[in-house]
Amino acid sequence: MGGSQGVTGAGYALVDGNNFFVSCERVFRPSLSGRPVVVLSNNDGCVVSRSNEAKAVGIPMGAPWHKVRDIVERNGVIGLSANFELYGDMSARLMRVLEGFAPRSEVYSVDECFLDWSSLPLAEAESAARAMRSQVLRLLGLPCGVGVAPTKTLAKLANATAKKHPDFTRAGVCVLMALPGRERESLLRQFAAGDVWGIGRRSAPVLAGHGLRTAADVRDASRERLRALGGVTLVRTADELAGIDCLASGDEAPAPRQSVLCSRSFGTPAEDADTLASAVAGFASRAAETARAEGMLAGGLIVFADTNRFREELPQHRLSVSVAFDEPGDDTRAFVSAATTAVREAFRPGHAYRRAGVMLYGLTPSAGRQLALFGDTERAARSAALMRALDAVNRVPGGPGLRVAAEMGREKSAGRSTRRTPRSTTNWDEIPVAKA
DNA sequence: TCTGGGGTCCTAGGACCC
DNA sequence: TCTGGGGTCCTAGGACCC
Repeated sequence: MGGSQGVTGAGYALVDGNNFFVSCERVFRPSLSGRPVVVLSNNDGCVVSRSNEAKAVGIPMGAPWHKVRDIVERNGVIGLSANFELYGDMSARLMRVLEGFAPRSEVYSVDECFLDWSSLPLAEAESAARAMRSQVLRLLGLPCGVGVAPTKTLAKLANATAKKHPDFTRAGVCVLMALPGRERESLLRQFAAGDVWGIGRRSAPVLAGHGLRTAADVRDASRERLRALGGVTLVRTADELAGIDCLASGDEAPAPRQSVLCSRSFGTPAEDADTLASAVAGFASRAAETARAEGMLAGGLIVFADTNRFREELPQHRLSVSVAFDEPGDDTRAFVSAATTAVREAFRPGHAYRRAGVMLYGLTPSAGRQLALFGDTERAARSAALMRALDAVNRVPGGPGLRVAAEMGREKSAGRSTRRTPRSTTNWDEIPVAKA
């Protein structure tokens, strides 16, 4: 995408949904608007999305729900269990609308998308961004912010400015290069280094210790110094802040993913091998579905399980076993068998496991399937047919859902989700009803 | 009682080789 | 007492992102 000659056009537009999960909830429950609302992670564990009102009463991002009880009660904060099916569907709709505003787009996360505006004249960027923003609001009911700049890192900075800086929040748009030079410089001098995309909470204090406190400080620091402090990544970030496009995606297809991870924490800890194994069977099964849906074979898997590290008085164990397959595959039964066998062997009695997962690695496209020496073609064909049938059954919305037997009993470790809203856009039984 | 889930990339250090 | 040097590959762990 984009090209390094971003100087000719507007560059990149970064569109980002405001308080995305909360905004999705508000689309279907307008009564939530104007009120402090948060969305919780799986298991109703942490705060993962906050309305502006929730931010205003002091609920930190990522805060454990049980630790903000008093703020919640004092301010009537509404906590909702995550409804990822709804957010995923709204995200897909959002991306479809945004695609119409650029020759190329790159979905960066569930609520973010980079648009290639390198051929859009800078003078037209502001009005284009405003038009796009109101279109999204009109079609989907989702508010978003738009940052436009010559590099992705600067577009992120512009986007943050559009959302937070009082001069920009009304429009929700910030076109960095359309600002007078002095104003732009002042923005970069006010922008905390730790808020720059790519500079995290670990590095920010280190940089501050060396006098690098703002985006402008990092941009102007000597590259040798930055290299020593934060490696090539930090040098790249500084170059990006200076307007050098180092993160262009190019025209090639996006890199294929390298791993598939499926993990959860449990509502009730698993204290016996059977419970843990049935949960792990479920994760292996989900991971296999994802791999097949993307046409990938896995070369191996890692199964892991952890005790609750916050309970220091309890015995701790971080279980992790890697299993390499004889040949790359995508058969649910093979994954489940490998994962459950491994976890049973590594399980330590007397430990309460609170979270577990399965990660597939060594992914290769199934189109280039290679059988191991002495591989059994007939068996492979039967496996493929069975998996196709399994996926077909499980694709039926509201269908029975076909599971391998090893998953039996996994409800025992299911997470809590007591505040979930209806899956309004993806489930016939939960579709909103309008009354006239 | 109660602390998310799913990814990527980089680096340092060890193993191994000549 | 002395105990190469340079290259590659792999892995674990850290840092970052949303």
